[in-house]
Formats: sequence, structure tokens, C-alpha cells
Amino acid sequence: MALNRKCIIRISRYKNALNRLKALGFVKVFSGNLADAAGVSSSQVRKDFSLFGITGNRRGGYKVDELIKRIRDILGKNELQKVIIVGAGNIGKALLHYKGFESGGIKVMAAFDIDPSKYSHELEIPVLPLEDLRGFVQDHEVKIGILAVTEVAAHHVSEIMISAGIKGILNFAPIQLRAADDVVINNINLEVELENLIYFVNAQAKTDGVFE
Amino acid sequence: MALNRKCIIRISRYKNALNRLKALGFVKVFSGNLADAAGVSSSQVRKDFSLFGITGNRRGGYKVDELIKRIRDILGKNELQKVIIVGAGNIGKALLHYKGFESGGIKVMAAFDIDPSKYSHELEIPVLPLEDLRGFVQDHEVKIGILAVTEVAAHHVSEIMISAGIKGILNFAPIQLRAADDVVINNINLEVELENLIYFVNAQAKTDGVFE
DNA sequence: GTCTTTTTGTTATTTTTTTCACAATATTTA
DNA sequence: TAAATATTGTGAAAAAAATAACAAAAAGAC
Ligand SMILES: NC(=O)c1ccc[n+]([C@@H]2O[C@H](COP(=O)([O-])OP(=O)(O)OC[C@H]3O[C@@H](n4cnc5c(N)ncnc54)[C@H](O)[C@@H]3O)[C@@H](O)[C@H]2O)c1
Ligand SMILES: NC(=O)c1ccc[n+]([C@@H]2O[C@H](COP(=O)([O-])OP(=O)(O)OC[C@H]3O[C@@H](n4cnc5c(N)ncnc54)[C@H](O)[C@@H]3O)[C@@H](O)[C@H]2O)c1
Repeated sequence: MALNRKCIIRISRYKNALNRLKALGFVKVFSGNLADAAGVSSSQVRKDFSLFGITGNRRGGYKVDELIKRIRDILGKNELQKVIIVGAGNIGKALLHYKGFESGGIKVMAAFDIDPSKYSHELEIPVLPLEDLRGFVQDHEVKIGILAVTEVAAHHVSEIMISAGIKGILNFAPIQLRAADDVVINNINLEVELENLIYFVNAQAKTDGVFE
Repeated sequence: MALNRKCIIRISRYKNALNRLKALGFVKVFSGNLADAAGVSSSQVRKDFSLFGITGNRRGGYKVDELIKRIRDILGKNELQKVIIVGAGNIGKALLHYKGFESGGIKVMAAFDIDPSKYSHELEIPVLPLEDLRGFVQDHEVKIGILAVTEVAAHHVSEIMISAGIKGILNFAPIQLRAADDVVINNINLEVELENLIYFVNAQAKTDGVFE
């Protein structure tokens, strides 16, 4: 199996599960514990680990602290990850005010907008004019950007971000952004997610069947 | 191939792509056009369609209007889909103020919270006390809920929602919610999504390779 | 110190998903 | 009207992913 998106998402989930298990007092875990906590199979856990060369002890399982350290390292959680937000509207502001990223080693450096009424230096995280984006990204060597502008502006703004040096975009606009091979794009389409939910709820209401 | 989550997500994307193509003046499309617009292969498009018994004309492709109608029907877009939001904080409010759902046939009926300072009848969409949730869900026969409360409250609140009759939950809290077979849960973990992006950007910086 | 038990790490198997390939058949051309 | 051509619809093949199986090794029992 390759080292694909799904696999890394599971690795993130293992990290979260491990933190919970650690809080419960676990010092070592077996692949089965972790599998239960993360909602996958134990062989999936071992398979994923073997892909990253993560090893435990036969019969002894894995030491929680070492495992967390190893996974944090894989996910880049040991360095501060700098992020910018573009578009300080509903979603942009929600992310801007969220306190949870910082504790996970993700630092929102600034937000950018074209609407002057959104600009602010009072906030802990400043909202700056879009024109300042290029300089800011280059000065601070930011590689990751969250795109939360209106649908019509999204494609254009993504090009500005990429030309400034952004290499990864988390896109909330309801268009399927695509870009050159050296830029990673993760599209989050909340309406599609809701449609999905609605489909399966309605289908279940009809058939009482179980899906996926 | 079964009719799984990924397949329905593609169906949603086809719908969005078709709307764009229609706006560009397309009256009929071939599987290849749609594939390009949605970023998949043409045989994938035809396979998905065959799963739903969607047929076109050999050599003639698919009529855009008919196709949109058929897909809207599959996704329940021809009836109004009622949704509630639980948790009127950062994310909850962002969703509450979003105008885009309505045009997609998704009607946010109300939001619920435990913090009285969040209550409001002034807004187009009211924010009500959590105690009112059960009655509201039952009166309005709401089946879909968006969960946007704090992490610690999420599991408990999900149980309240399910016991009130909610059958599908879009969960933003960073825990992997699970529930009985007759409830569909879609977990959106933005930190995990960012971690994923960060991983592939960092990996690419190291190897200059291309991923998935 | 040997035996038993448990759990990893990895290879084999199965299942799922995607792509390929092509007969069937509309549409267009002549 | 017949021939040429393009595109669907689907079964077969390939690829990818998940699960199962089990030998090897570590921990504990006695
Ligand atoms: N809010 C939601 O719940 C929600 C749900 C689903 C999808 N979305 C999508 O997320 C995106 C943001 O949604 P929102 O509700 O926050 O929208 P919004 O209109 O509240 O905010 C958009 C922000 O982008 C800014 N902007 C517009 N053009 C810009 C440009 N060229 N450069 C920089 N900034 C620019 C605007 O000034 C505004 O502040 C939209 O594409 C929307 O479709 C939002
Ligand atoms: N805001 C973000 O950008 C962001 C990003 C990633 C994840 N999340 C997750 O999304 C969820 C919401 O985040 P947020 O930033 O909107 O948080 P928030 O603290 O702004 O809002 C949470 C809301 O839930 C309400 N609440 C708490 N307990 C409740 C209960 N038992 N019943 C009903 N309401 C209750 C609170 O009163 C508050 O209004 C959290 O779980 C958070 O971890 C948010």
C-alpha cells in the first residue's frame, strides 16, 4: 500500500487517540487498543506503522510516549507550523478566533482580505490588506494557507497565494481547486458533505439498510 | 462496486460541474467533458451513472438539464432539506450566517446553545436554548444536525440530538463520533485536514515528489 | 531455564475500487 | 439508404486497500 492521504489521516487519528489513552494513564498500548480507540482494525494500525518504520516490541506493544513523539515528528508537530488565512468573512473569522490550533502547534500568523472594513491590528492575529500577502508570506516563509474567500474570487486568489510561495491550500470555497504538482490542495466543501449526509439518511429511511 | 460515500461525493461534484457547464451554455455533455470538469476519469463517470441507472445516448452523450434533474433527485435536492445547528460559537455562527445553503435547498431552521448570551430571535434564524431542541426537532421533523459545540460537550450533545430524532450529524468537534447503525455521522476535523496538508507540503519540500 | 502465552511485523489473501476494452448503437455524412 | 464514426454501458482486468494469517520474538509462569 502506498503512503496516501487516507493513511496520513489515520496517522493523525492515532495521535489523537494516543493523547486520549495517555490521559487515561496508559503507558504502553497494543495495536488492538489503538485500533479500538481510533476506529480501525489492529492490522491496519500495524500496517500503517510498518510503512513508517514504527516498531514496537513483540508481546510488549508500543510505549505511548515514544509513539506520540514519533507520530508528532512524522506530522511535523515538533516545529511550529505557520499558516495564513485569506478571506476574513464568516469562515475566516471563525478560524481566526479558534484557540485550538495553537495547542496543536499550528500558528495562524495573519489573515488577509480586500474589504478595508475587515482590516484590524487590534486582534491577536492581524487582518491585513491582500496586497500585503506576498511580502508577508515571503518574510515569514509561510507555506500553508487557508482559503476562505467568496466562490468567484477563489480561483484568482489561489493563484496569488501560490505565486507568493504558498505550497498547500485548505480551500473552503465550493470549487474544486486544482494546481501544479508542487502545490497540495485540500478542498473542503461543506455543502457536499451535507448532501452526502442527507443522501445516506434518506436512503436509510427508505431501506433501513446499513451503509459503508 | 458498491454505492459508497466516495461515490455519492462524486455525484455531488458532477452536479456542481454540470451547473457550471450549463452556465457556459452546454446543452449536452459527454462523459469526458464531465470527467474533466469534475476531475475524474470518464469511465468513472459512466460507472457511477450506471450504478444509479442513469443513461444517456450512445454517441449523443447526456442532456445537461435531464442529468441535473436526475442527480438533484438522487441527492434529495428537489425537496427542502431541514437542518439544525447545535452550538452557536465561532463555527456555528459562521454556518448560521452563510447564505449559500439556502440556494442549494438546504434550510437551516434554528440553532441551539446552552449559553443564554447566544440566544436570539432577532436573527433570520433563531438561536434557542438546548432544552428546546427535542421539541423543535420533533415538531419540524428535522433529521439532519450540525454539531459545533466544544470538544468536551460533543459526545453528550450528540446523544441528545440522536434521542430527539436526528439521524445524520455533521460533526465539527475534534472527536471521532460513532453511533448506532441507523445514524449517519460525518466527522470533519479541520486540524487533521491541516495536518494532512502540512505533511504533504513538508514531504514534497524534501523529495520534490508527487503525491496521490 | 524451559515452556507457555501474547503480540508484533510481514507476507498472503480477500475485498474494494478504478481503469480498460469493446460490443452495441446513436448520429452524422455522403 | 448505407457507411463511417463517436460514445455509451458493462463485463473483464488491473490496481489499490484492507484484512487475515502466521512465524518470530518477547514477557511471564513455573
Ligand atoms: N460560511 C459558511 O458556513 C460556508 C459554508 C460552506 C461554504 N462556504 C464557502 O467558504 C467561503 C467563505 O464563506 P464565508 O461565509 O466566510 O463568506 P463571506 O462572504 O462571509 O467572506 C468572504 C470574505 O472574502 C473576502 N474576499 C472577497 N474577495 C476577496 C479577494 N479577492 N481577496 C481577498 N479577500 C476577498 C470578503 O471581503 C469577505 O471578507 C465561500 O467561498 C463560501 O462559499 C462557507
Ligand atoms: N472555530 C474553528 O475554527 C474550529 C476549528 C477546528 C475545530 N473546531 C471545533 O468545532 C467546535 C466548535 O468550535 P468553536 O470555535 O465554534 O467553539 P466555541 O467555543 O466558539 O463555540 C462552542 C459553542 O458551543 C456551546 N456549547 C457548549 N456546550 C454546549 C452544550 N452542552 N450544548 C449546547 N451548546 C453548547 C457554547 O456555548 C458555544 O457557543 C469545537 O469542538 C472545536 O474544537 C472549531
